[in-house]
Amino acid sequence: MPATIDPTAADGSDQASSTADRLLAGAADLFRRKGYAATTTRELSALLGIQNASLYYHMEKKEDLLYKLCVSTLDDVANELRACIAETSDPLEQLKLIMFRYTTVALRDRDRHATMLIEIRALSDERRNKIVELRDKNVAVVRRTIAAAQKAGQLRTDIKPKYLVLTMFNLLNWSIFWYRPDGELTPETIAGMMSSVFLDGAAAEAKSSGKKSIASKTVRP
Amino acid sequence: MPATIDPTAADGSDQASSTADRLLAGAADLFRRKGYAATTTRELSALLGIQNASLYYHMEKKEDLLYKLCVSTLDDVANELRACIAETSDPLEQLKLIMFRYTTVALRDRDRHATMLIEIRALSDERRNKIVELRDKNVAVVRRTIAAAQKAGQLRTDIKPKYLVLTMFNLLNWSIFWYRPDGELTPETIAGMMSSVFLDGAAAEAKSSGKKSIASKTVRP
DNA sequence: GTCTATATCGCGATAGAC
DNA sequence: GTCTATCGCGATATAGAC
Repeated sequence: MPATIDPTAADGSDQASSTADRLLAGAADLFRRKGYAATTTRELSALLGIQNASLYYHMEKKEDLLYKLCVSTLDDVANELRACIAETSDPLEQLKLIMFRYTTVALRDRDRHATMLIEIRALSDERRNKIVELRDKNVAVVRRTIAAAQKAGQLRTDIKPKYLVLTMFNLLNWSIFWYRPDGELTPETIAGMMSSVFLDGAAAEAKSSGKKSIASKTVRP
Repeated sequence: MPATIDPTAADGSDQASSTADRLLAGAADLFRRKGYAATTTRELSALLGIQNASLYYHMEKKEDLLYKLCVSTLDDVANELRACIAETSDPLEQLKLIMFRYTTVALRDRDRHATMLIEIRALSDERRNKIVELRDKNVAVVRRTIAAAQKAGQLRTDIKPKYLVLTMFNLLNWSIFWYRPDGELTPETIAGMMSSVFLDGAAAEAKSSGKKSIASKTVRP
């Protein structure tokens, strides 16, 4: 682990990222590892290799960093969802895309996603409400896709979309907290596994069942 | 919400719980709602209706509370798992019991379980290692049950037990963070839903499949 | 845009009476 | 076992030079 955040852009280009960008990336890193409240602005400035006071040129207060991280993360998810739905008109295919891309994106960017998921409580009432609203909008998009897939006879209908969407996010979100980039599971493998279990379940195939071949064909787009 | 913790025992008896017990319950409550680092000992003493200094008769430091909470929670889980496995010799039935009881117990006691799950990082290295060890032991028990169910032809074998157990806990654990006791879903309903999706999946039944009737019979023991 | 220096506050924890 | 009183530190944030 480097003592300071590498100023080189993550996309491999040699263009150095701005201090503002490095600040957000460093904050996400520390907030995920130590938690928002336990992370000090001193640690953050040390990670960036600047003085503590210099942080306050880029922000008004520590909470601003958390808020910005949450907003940008949820915006990214919203865009990802839009792209998935635009890609095909088949609801089940949309849902498979959503599960795959949401998982891989969230695992690749786990600092921001993990922080957004559990540090919402640290925000002021007003800001927290805004974030919850953004999050709920994203969930609603997936819920509607699930409802459409039910109507098309592609998903079981004994569980309401409202609850099926919770089940799906259970499966995807907790991965963000145990995933390790240096572990043996890649984001793609995890995404495929969760999608497969969500659609087909973990029980052994009944002899004459054609279910698995129907549901699992394109879990990995 | 009461301003102070009710000194009456939770089991309905009129026996007042000890200050030590109320301290742990209050700590779990605040730690889940605000996070460990963001919870002050002053808030805690106010919740109990005693002076801040009085806390230190019952503990050496704040971290002791977190550690005790984690240990007791994981011990409870270990006992629950043992009971589930003792109840039947059929691996799939054991697994269904485990999913049902783990979920209902964790949701009923979400203060302690949620705290244990995400505040482990706040512990000292030594204590954190101990907690992780306890947690891993519990996971290993479930992993072995899953392996046995695979051997018995009851669970799909294309995913290793090591990973199937992660999938199962994904499904169960994230519920702890969105469950609300005053919501419309009961712990039992959530447990049943998660068990059903874990075993059978969310995809619509293929016409001739007998899978669901095999796997779902006793999801709610 | 970053620096040195510092204000101000609230935190965890302790001392010692009762 | 709980109290009053307080210590000492480290936290966020600010002032003003460069």
